[in-house]
Amino acid sequence: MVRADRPRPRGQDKRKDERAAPPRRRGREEMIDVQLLRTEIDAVAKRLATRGYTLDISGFRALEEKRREIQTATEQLQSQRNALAKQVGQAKSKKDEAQAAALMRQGAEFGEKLKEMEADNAAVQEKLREFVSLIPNLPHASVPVGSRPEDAVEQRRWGEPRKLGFQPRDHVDIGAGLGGMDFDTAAKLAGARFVVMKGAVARLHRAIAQFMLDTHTTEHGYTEVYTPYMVSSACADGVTSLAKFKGDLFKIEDRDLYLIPTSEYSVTNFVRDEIVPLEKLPLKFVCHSPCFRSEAGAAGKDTRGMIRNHQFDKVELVHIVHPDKSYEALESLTAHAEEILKRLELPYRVVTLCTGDMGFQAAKTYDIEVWLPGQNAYREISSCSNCEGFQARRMQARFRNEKGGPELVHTLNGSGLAVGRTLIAIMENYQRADGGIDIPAALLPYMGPLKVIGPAR
RNA sequence: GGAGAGGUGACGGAGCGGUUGAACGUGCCGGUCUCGAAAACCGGAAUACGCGCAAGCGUAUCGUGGGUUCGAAUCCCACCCUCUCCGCCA
Repeated sequence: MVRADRPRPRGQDKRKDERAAPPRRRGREEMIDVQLLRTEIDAVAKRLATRGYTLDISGFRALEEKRREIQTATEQLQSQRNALAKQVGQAKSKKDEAQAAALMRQGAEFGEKLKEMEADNAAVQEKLREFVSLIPNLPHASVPVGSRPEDAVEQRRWGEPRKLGFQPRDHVDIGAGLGGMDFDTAAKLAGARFVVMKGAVARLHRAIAQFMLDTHTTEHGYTEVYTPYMVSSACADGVTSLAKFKGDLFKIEDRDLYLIPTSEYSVTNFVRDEIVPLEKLPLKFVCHSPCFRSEAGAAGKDTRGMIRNHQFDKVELVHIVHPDKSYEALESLTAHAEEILKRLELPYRVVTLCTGDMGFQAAKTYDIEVWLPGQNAYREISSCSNCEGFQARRMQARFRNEKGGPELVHTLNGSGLAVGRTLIAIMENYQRADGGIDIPAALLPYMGPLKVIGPAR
């Protein structure tokens, strides 16, 4: 995937050795950068409009003008104060107490006024920061423009839905028949949208995660990581807008902690406030974790079974890469996720999400959809996104570039894959007429003696 | 949970409340020397933001947030984190 216009490295712009090239413009289209808003707000607004976001241009301009005013004035005053304080020091070191006293009296007059201005300044800066932090990422030029999920563009299909020769059941019926999935007990424990798995089904669930981890670590070059299942608000705001999405998260009472809705939240933040040495890139992590989502806006949607639960397991892939390499990385990350489905021999298709359907932080997203006979449809099982420098800017995640200057990394993440949905896909695609399920060949090494999971009697 | 110690730049480690963005060392980059290298010597090098066409100037940053002061890495308060000891516990 080649970018229409490549992002220009930022951060080393003040270097003296910059050739006689025309005055550099800041980073082009890679992220919501205040600089970009200042210099090219109309173009930015236009791009954001394609994803259904209306940028308040005049609001920004007003805020920005106010900021400029207050910041300049404040810094001037600070500068005066500093100069005066320095003079006091000089006078004192010369033992000129009278002079020092006079200067100190002068300085005392700054006190209140400066304090006020600094407060005003902080307030404006915060307002501006908040404004900017609510703006979603700019879509990449290759992303199809559209507003509805159906505007996604199919890239490819793999595999043929197998002919079962009988009316397929969905995973809920199959699971109940096997005595391996128990939604009633789950409801007793925690309410709706949870599951209890038992016996061979629970084992199959575990096997799936193991298989994915093994494949990604030994064949795709990922480092396995285990992380906290809760992160601070700062980390949550690093990967997305916490202000916008906190309703989708479970918060720990009385603590500044949120249950992770995906380990993207914990893993991507490994590099927050870091400057990664160039030679360490790319970083590729794989993390198996539970994911917790409140599904606040999903009332009535996918209520049956474990398609959309408050808690599910996922094997997540995260790349931290050089900006020049992030679109290559997106292809490879997506291919790694696809490889799992191929080995499990589950039919799927890959679509490019349209501008209006992408997540807040994504510049480009491929969804992988697996075939579910019980629903007679392709359903999302993985979502692979390049966030470019968007999260990196929020996290202050940088690397030291070829010129020795710090520059934002690009971050990517994708499910490789959602474990619960993979289980569903296996159950529905490998179901037998007798109500049992065959175990995919790739998983046999993880299932002990089992080759089939048979119906309970 | 109780008692104590501590958080300074890539790292180690100084820092009487006053030209300290921060000594010194290591590492790093450039140079001298060398056939090369090592050693030695000389020099350079933080990050973010603002103003400026630019040269440059300014502001902020010594765990975080407040406070005292003309002036805070240095003093006070709160919080966070790390380490040691004790207790408790999967």
